Amino acid sequence: MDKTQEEKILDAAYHCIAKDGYARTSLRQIAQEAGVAVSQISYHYTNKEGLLLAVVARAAQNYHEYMKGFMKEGMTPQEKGEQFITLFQEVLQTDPELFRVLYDLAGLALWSEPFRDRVRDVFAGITEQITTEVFDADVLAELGNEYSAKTLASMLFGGLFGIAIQALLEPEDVSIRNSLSALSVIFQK
Amino acid sequence: MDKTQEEKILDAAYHCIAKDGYARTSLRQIAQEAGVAVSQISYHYTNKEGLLLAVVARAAQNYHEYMKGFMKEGMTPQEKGEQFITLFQEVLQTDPELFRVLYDLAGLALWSEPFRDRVRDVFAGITEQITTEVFDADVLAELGNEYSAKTLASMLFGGLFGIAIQALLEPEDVSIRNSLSALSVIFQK
DNA sequence: AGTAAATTCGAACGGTCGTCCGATCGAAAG
DNA sequence: CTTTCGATCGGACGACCGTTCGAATTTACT
Repeated sequence: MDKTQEEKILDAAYHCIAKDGYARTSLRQIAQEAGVAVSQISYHYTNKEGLLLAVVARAAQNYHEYMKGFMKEGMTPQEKGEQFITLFQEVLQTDPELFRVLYDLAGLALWSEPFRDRVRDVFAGITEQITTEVFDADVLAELGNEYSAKTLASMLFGGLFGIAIQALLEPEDVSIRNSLSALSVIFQK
Repeated sequence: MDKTQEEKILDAAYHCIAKDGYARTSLRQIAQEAGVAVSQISYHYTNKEGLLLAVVARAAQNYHEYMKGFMKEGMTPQEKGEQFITLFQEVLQTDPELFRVLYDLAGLALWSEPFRDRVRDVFAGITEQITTEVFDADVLAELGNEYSAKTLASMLFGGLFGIAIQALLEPEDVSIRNSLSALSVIFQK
């Protein structure tokens, strides 16, 4: 337990948001969870917005670490695509908190300018990774060159995202979870 | 202007949420927008939660009226599928507020039990309509009977939903808007 | 050891929130 | 005309919010 207070606060903030959502999380909650005085948050992160922007960065980092562990060298683009879908399935079961935070922050971005930019970056990073690693020239040719790599990447990520929220709302419904696998029809035309 | 106060309050609530999001909308805002005393909200809707549940019903109703106007008699299932995608494109351009409300309420459902049930109903209603009208036996056979109608419906709706949020965050990006059209590959295998 | 800077704390502030309550209004019923 | 009752209002209440500030403590450097 040699975590600095700054880290303890960030961890607590992430955890509280995952549990209750951004709108229902107060600085006092975060401080208590971190075992720290409320004023420490302002000291280290200026204000609530500053802390939450740091949480966005943390969520993005968590996601990218999942990604690193999943994508192996030497996979074909199509295998990477399948793997991408599998990753979402895994995360949805083992760490649904991550997706909740992602959804919550994306929602926040709809209304708040400073968050919009950050969340955009996160989303852009994800789709760009799909664009370059999954939809290379060969795959695009197989699909008839009808759509650009970026378009297909947005479709894949959007599909994953949209199905994931349905799955969170209906955890018992297997046909929704199957939809995730079904998404692979995109590159099996 | 013969609207009853109850209607005025509901209209104002819907409008405020579409503008600022649920979390940033206060009863005083709604009351002012409706030209009504704050206490009237409790009188007609018991409390804030009661009012917001009514807003969910209103949003669902708005959506279904869009739907009624779009789906014509005598369309083939595949045409209905395409039409469904077109509807989302239209709404995203002409009435993005509706989608914002949908996203916001779905997010609320992640954290609040009473909302979860209502939002589930709305989502279930949408996917069920797709299930029965778009993915009939013929279409399923064309696609090789690999997935159930319900699975494919969740995928279509999820794809639309996930792409729509990206489009709202990146209004200038044409490749995202193209992703909506690209979704039709689902039933063009 | 002594001092200056960086941390940490608890208390307080002004503001906003959802809710509640008594008073008033207006129309229908006796 | 009086009574009754639902509708409407403005104000007040307690709780909680994010932020600020001065004092206490710890750390780092000479």
